[in-house]
Parts: sequence; C-alpha cells; structure tokens
Amino acid sequence: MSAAAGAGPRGPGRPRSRESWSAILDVAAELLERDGYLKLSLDTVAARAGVSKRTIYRWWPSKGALAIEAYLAVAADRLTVPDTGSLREDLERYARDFVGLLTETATARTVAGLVAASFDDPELARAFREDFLGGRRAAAGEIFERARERGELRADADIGAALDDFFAPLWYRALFTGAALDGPYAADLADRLTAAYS
Amino acid sequence: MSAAAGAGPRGPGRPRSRESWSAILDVAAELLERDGYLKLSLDTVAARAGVSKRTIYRWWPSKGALAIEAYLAVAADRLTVPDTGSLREDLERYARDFVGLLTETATARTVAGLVAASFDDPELARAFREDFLGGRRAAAGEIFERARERGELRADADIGAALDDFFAPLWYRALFTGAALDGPYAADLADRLTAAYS
Amino acid sequence: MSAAAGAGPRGPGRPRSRESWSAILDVAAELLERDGYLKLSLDTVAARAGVSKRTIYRWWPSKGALAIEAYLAVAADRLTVPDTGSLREDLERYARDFVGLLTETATARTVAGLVAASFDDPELARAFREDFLGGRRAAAGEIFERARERGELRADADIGAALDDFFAPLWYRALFTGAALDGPYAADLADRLTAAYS
Amino acid sequence: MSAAAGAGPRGPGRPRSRESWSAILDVAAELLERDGYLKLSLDTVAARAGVSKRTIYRWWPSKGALAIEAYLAVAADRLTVPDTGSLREDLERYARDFVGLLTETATARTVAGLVAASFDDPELARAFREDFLGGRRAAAGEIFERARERGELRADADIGAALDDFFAPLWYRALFTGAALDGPYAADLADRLTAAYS
DNA sequence: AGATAAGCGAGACGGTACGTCTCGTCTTCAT
DNA sequence: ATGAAGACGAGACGTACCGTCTCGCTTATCT
Repeated sequence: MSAAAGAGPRGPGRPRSRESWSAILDVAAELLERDGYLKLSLDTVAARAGVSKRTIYRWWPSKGALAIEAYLAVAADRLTVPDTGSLREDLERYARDFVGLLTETATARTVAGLVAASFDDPELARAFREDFLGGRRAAAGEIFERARERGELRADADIGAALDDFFAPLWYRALFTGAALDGPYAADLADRLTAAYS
Repeated sequence: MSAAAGAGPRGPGRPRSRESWSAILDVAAELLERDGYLKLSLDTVAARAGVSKRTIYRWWPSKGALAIEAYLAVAADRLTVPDTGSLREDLERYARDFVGLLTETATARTVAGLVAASFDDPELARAFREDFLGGRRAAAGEIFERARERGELRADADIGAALDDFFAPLWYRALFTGAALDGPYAADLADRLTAAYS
Repeated sequence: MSAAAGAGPRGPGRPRSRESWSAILDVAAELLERDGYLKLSLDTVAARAGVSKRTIYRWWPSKGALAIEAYLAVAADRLTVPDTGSLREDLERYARDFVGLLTETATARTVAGLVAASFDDPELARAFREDFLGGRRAAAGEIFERARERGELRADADIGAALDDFFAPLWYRALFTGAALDGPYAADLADRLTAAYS
Repeated sequence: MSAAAGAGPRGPGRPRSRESWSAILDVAAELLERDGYLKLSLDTVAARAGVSKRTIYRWWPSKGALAIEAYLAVAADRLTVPDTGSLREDLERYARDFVGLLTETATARTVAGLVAASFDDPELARAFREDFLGGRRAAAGEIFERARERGELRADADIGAALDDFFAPLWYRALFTGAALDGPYAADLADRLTAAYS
C-alpha cells in the first residue's frame, strides 16, 4: 500500500487530506465494481469524489495503482485466514471465501484489467504481484505453514507449488473457462490439495 | 471465423476485396505483437492496411473480434498436435511448444487484453472461449483421447479436468506470477499429468 | 481566413460540416464578446457548439486563429468604407464607425488579448497582422486612395504614414489611456489628418 | 509601488522579509524578460525565489501587480529624462532611449500582456495606468514643460495631446505593425513633434 | 521572561483548461 | 453497392497554473 505508508514524522507543508484520500478510494472501489477496470475513468473518480485530478495523480502513479489500493481496501475484510486446526478444513473455508469473492463481486473483471494493464506498465506489474498476489499467497501460505507445524504436511511438500496448485485453477476458471465456481468445487479443490500434500 | 464465412450469391456491386481483408489481418497481427491488445488502435490498422475504418467495422464487430482472428491465423502454425504413441511424450512436446509460444511472442499480453475486454463484451467472450480456448483445448484433448484409445488412461480419468490441470498452471504463470516457463517446467508438468491420469 | 479558403475540388472523404463550422464561429464570437480573449476556453466553445474539441483543432491551429476568424466575421458588417467624395467626410465617418466598434463592443479587449498572444505564437502574429490589421488598413487606405485620385492629397503624401497616424491614436486610447473615444474625438482626428495630408 | 507603502506603526508579529521581497521581484523580472507576462507562472517564481506562493499573494494581489512592480524596478534605470536645453534634442534622446528599451528587451511583450490582463482586472488597470503609463508620461512631460518655460512651445500647445502624439505611434509600431523602431525613426518622430508644437 | 501574533517555506487542495488520442459512426466521391 | 478517405461527437488522458488553505517554525513586539 505504497502511498498510504507510514505517515511518520512529516516535514512542513499542508498535510495530506484524509477526506480526499478516503473519498477517492471509496469512489474508485464503487466505480470499479460497477464499470470494471478498463472503463474506470479518473476524470469520473475525481468528479464524484469532489477532488482535483491533480490530487489523484499526486498520490497514485496510475489508474492501476489506485485500483489495486482501492480494491484491496475493500477485499481485505472478505478474506480472513481460517485456523481450525485441520488443513483440509482450512483450505475448504478459504477456498469458499475466495470463490464467493470471485462470484459475488467484480473481482475477476478488475483483476483481468489489472493483469492486462500490467503488461504495459512494469511498476503496475510489480505492485500487482507484490501487493495483490503477494497478499493472497501470504494468507493462504499461513494455512500450509500451520499444517507443517502440526506435522500434517508430508516432508517434501513445497508450499510454493501448493499455492500455485491452489490459485491456478481458480483464476483459470474465473478468467478463462467461466466454469462453475461454487461450494462443491471449493470442497473438491481442498480435497485434491490435501491428498497431494499431506 | 464468422465474418469471413461463405460469401454466397451476392447481388450487384463491387465484390469484397480479398486484398483488403488479408491486409487488415496481417497488419493487426503485426501491431498486436508489437503494441499489445490494449494499445492496438483500429485507426492505425486502417491507415497501415490502406483500408477504411468503415471496412474493418463492416466485417468485424469489435477490436476484440479482429484481434482473435488475426491472432489465430498467426498462432495456428506454431502449435501442432504431436502423435508419438506416448502420452508422456505427447504432453511434453505440446507443453514445450506452448511454453515457447508464451515466451517468444506477445501471446500472453494479447490474451490478457482479450480476457479483460471480454468482461465488457459478451460476444467477444463467446468468440474468445469458442475460437481461442476451444481450439487449444480440442488440440490438447486429442492427445488424451488417443491415449485413452491406446488404453494408457486410467478408467475414471476425466479429460476435461485433465485439460484444466494442463492449462491452468501455464496461464497462471504467464499472466500472474511471471515464474519460469521453460523446457524443464514443461517436462515437469507432463510428468505430473501423466502420473495423475494414467 | 485560412481555414475557410477556397473549397475547390475536394477529394474523397466526408466534407467539413457547415453546421459545426458556423456553430463554432458563432459561439466563439459570443463568448469572445462576453468573456474576452484571455478567458475564452475552447472546452466551453466545444460544449456550447455541440462539437468535439477535436473538430475545433482540426480546423484552427490555436485559440487565437479561431478568435480572429470569429471576430472578423462579426465585425465585417460594422465597418463599411464610406465614399462621400470628400476626404474629410470619409475620414470622419470611418473614424466614427471605428470608435463605435471600440466603445460598444469588446473589440479592444479581444484585440489586446490577440496582441499579447501574438508574442508567443508567430503564426498568430502573422494572421493578426494580415487578416485583422491588414483588413482595416486596406479599408481605410481606400479612402486615401480615392482622395488621391480626386487630387485631394498633397503630392508627397505617404498613405502608409497617414494610416499609422489614423490608427495609432485610436488604439492608444483604446488600450492604454482609456481617454474618451467619441464623436467629437473622431471629428477632431479627421480634421487633423485632413490638414496634415491635403 | 502600492504594496511597499508606508509601513507605519506595526503591531506585534514578524516583520516582512526583505530578502524574500527582493528575491521575488528579481526572479519575476528575470522570468518576465524570458517568458513574457502571459507565460509567467507564480508557481515558478515562488520555486525559484525559494519562497512560498502564500508570501507572494500576501504582498501582491495578482500576477499583474507583481509584474508591474518587477518591471518598473528594472526599467527605471534605462529611461532618464534628458535636459539639453533643446526640445528637439531632448525629444530625440528620449525617443532613442525608449526605442532601445522596446527593441532590446521584452518590454513590448510584457506590456501587451499587462494591457490584456487589465481588461479583466480593474485594479490592475488602475495600477498599470498610474504607475506604468503615468511614470512614462510624467517623465516625457517634463521635457515639454521645460520647453514651455524656455518659451520654446507655441502658446496654445496642449502637452497632453503632445504626449499622446509621442507615445501612440511608438506603441502602435511595437504592438501592432512591427514596423521599424530605430534611431532614424526616433529622430523623425522628434522632428515631427517639434514642428507641430513649437 | 512569557505571551501573543504575524511572517515564512513547504506544499496540498479544488478547479479549470489545455492539446492529444481513440472509439465507433457517418458522409462523400470514385469505382 | 462497395470501398478509401476522412470528418464527426464523445469523452478520457496526464499536465499546468490559479488562488486558497494548512502546517510547523521563526521572529518580532507587548506585557
């Protein structure tokens, strides 16, 4: 969350306006959900947030950077890391939450836009991978690490590979095939991973 | 390839220009490779192909439809379906070819753009799934079907699931993590699938 | 009137829209009168004329070029060249008309803006001198030339100098001192010039 | 120099900073010469003078007010009132100096910008007329008044009219026609005025 | 010696305009 | 009737400057 970082001991000068900052993120999240990333216009964000375009560009280097931050602020609540004491159970719960996010919100559309834009903007690509993907992988990673501490994981299990095996099919369905993403699928995915890595 | 279909017995008037048609596709493919889908401009295509924009819009309903057709025309050559008599070997060869396509051309960038645009254009979404994805899956599907005929596949093997397991991690790496896509990875993927489904 | 020039035998392509063209000039003239040149905004012209900004920029290279053309179209009617058979009388009538233009319309404000902008735009400077000033000087020049044909002018009279002597004090009052510009002043100016050059 | 006026018995609080004040004027004069009035930006002045924009606006009500003051401070040196004992000689010298100012510096550009801006700012118009024009006219007026004291002027000579006759053609050339402003022209102007008023 | 108060550099802010770009449609002329 | 040329309305882009505002700090005068 680059721009929001730290605050810390500011120098002189008028401080960043909290009202503007949160209005921008709120409006961006709302329009992202409604119009998708590709059709998101910073002109419109500025107008609806009652803010100057300059203010947006002062704090976010690109539409993508704003979209990532806006989206994360919203999505953070929806995805909590479960800790039931069972790998199988944790995976299923997390997969269910994730599937819900993908089907009930415009997450897939937003992410598709961000991925596409990332190919034209290295800084956006970095932010997307670190902030967006990294956050998700870290969360799901905890599930596997706790399983390892409990001795549930087989000795040679590679958590990185497990995370790939978890996310790849979900995103593939969400972005490519449009195949069902529902509770049973989440359960099935959890089963397969548990079988493979424990 | 809907737009090119049939011609049929037309009435009077100037016949459709074959030169224009192929010039448009050639230029589109070239610009797609150079600029990516998002930055592809039909103004530029028209200018470089010596063609009116009107003509483009007459035959293709949208930028995406043109891009799919232009891309398929080029990519078709690169991906042939191997038939070595061994599932393991066929899968590795096909995976190698596919990985080569992803790393040596702007395929990933193009596909990312098409996926993103598909969320705003149902007809494009349909064309993408049927022409683009469907073609790939049919090709790779042959590999599994031949293996089944040879008795290489286990009885309960679900070819649809196998195709998901094959493509999902490749696209996930190409679009999301940026992790290595090379010969060893292709071999590893072929190994894993062979183990799982035979 | 660069952009309006000649028409001639056009090639293919959609022709320039007469509606847009005249709407732009009308709105520009209206806003020029209301807001002055400096505060004239092409965004506003476009919006009120129901026209794309692109269309304005297609036909006029700058705000100044549009302003000159818009203004001339309006001012043309107000300044006719009198022909009474008397230098003194012609000068007074033309001076009165000109003074009327300066006091009853925002001409001075517009011209001040154009002059200022001319220093940053050589092409505008050229257009201003040729189209705007040149037109005025040609008109007033006719008065002196007819006087010369009638034998009213002294042998060594320099018409260029006479035009300077005519316009310089009018613009000086209009732009600098703000001193009275009225009927008596026009008469006085006509007297002085008649005395000096006949 | 309105803003510097009077000081008087101040209350508590920090006094105005002389360093900032003169840095602002210096930078403004420099940028005025380089960029002209229209393109002069107070953001840039503030940055280059190491000063807050707030400080500029505290002491000058507008860009124009600052520009007038900055310009006068510089131009004052260049125009001294000659006193040779001869109207003809004094006029020529003053005209030469003035012509030099107009041709060697960006005076005309600056003045054009101020005149244009004056139409949108009555206070600027007042300052321009009183401080800028008034100063010039007072200086040149001395020449005529001394000539009158010496008995060189004809009895009915109107000094105000003479000043108009002196400045009007100079500004007209400088701002409108761009015709030559040089030594010979200055001499000719001095001749004509001397002939007309003595 | 405090207290009070204004000036100051820094710089964020809402607003507005700039000039350019692309989209998808529309209009003409020439074939 | 088709097609190239290319104008059109719409509207987003990212930048610039305006004049105002808010900060934390400094420097004076007044108690």
